[in-house]
Amino acid sequence: MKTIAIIDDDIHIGNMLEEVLVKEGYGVIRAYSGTEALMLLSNKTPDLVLLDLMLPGLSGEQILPKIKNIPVIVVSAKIDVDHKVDLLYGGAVDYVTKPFNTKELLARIAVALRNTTVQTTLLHYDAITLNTANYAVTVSDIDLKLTRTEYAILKCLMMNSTQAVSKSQLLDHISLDTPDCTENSLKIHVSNLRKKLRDASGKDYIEAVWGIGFRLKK
Amino acid sequence: MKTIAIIDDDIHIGNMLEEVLVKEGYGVIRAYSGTEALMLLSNKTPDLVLLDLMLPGLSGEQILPKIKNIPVIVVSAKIDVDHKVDLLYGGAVDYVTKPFNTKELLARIAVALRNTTVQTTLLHYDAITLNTANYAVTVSDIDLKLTRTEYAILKCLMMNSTQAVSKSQLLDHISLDTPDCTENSLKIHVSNLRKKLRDASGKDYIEAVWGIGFRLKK
DNA sequence: AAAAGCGTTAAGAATTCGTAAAGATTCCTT
DNA sequence: AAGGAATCTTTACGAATTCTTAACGCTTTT
Repeated sequence: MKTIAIIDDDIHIGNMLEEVLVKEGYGVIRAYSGTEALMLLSNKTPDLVLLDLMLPGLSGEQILPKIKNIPVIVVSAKIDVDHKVDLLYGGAVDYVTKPFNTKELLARIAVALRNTTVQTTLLHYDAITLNTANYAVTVSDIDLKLTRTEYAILKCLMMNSTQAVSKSQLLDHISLDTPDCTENSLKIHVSNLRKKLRDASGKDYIEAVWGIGFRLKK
Repeated sequence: MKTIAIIDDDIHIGNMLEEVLVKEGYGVIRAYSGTEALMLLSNKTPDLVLLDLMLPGLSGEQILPKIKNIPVIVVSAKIDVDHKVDLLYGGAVDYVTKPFNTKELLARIAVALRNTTVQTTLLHYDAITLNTANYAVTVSDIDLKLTRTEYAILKCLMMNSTQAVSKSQLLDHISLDTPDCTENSLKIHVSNLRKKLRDASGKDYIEAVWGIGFRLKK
């Protein structure tokens, strides 16, 4: 069963949302302030977050960048387009303005969840295993301790297995975590990742494709 | 570079969209009717489709289920919620109503493209195979190690197979990688590429067209 | 025959890559 | 609020690869 987090200080809207979602078959967890939301998300990992913007404590805008790897639909009364655009570029997958149509919100939730279920939870390449559910990476049964960025790079490479991944593609893919990452710092991350893989397996898994980017090699 | 297909019979909106998208750095391909759209998508595989609903020939609703593995954003003047919901459940990734705000549409396009991976496209010519996702080239099942520029030249020739490609065309095509490339250095790249192809296959694949440029030959 | 275009070789110039180390930033704990 | 740890970015430099320039012989056109 999919679980959805409702982060909204308005009790009435929250109750109404919960009722609708439960009726639709979702599990629901709730938070009523920004700080409570962060606390909730540090304990639970729902499949999707419905985020109101005007919250006591931390605002929705402040919370959004802290939510990693969970799709966030912003549900707000603010209709300013520039603001909306900022949030979409800032990581939100959708933006629904209040008052919203319930059917449409359900449809947009279904779309957002559709994209997550397509992603496989376990990726394999040679002796490398990457678990997207818990960020765990093992090489030859040895646990690897990777940073966020290294994890994102490896995941992107593994999703494209033997295909070359261009540097700009990699930068796009990890840009949510490290917005200032340049081609220059990318190669350092690759270098560090390479070293960790090599220390654990004895093999050099990452190959440079000159002028293009990187690729996993056998 | 990401390519976006605009499927809309309204010339003005289409032109406006194309201008905006090109300015944003996207490639654009277009179709003006439902039947034309299917034809276009059978040849080309863009990274995203902007789909209008009221089209001559096949309607957008009829086309949507035929589009596989490409995210579709419906752009329509229809504001009926039930209709919108149907399309979202029917595979659309988003639904934007006309008249739309350009910035918001661009943001929603960016969101839809955020999760896409590279798609493989294979070009064939005689015994040569070029994988555009991989940057890998094989001749008679022998892997070729090409430089960026050589790859770009071969790709340009293979995309135009039997046609002659002018030198200026080639220079334009590879100018992103090597901005200083002149006709003089182009012929060295062609020479090197020719040699690599010949060493692997025993055949000379590239033919000069006097005063014009180059062409693949059987 | 002269002029212009093509093909190849070789060498110096310019990029790109890999890594180390230091500075900057963020995150977490106290 | 302060300090420390982890992470990310910048800077730097040697090594590897690729690109451009220059030169010369050959081929085609005029």
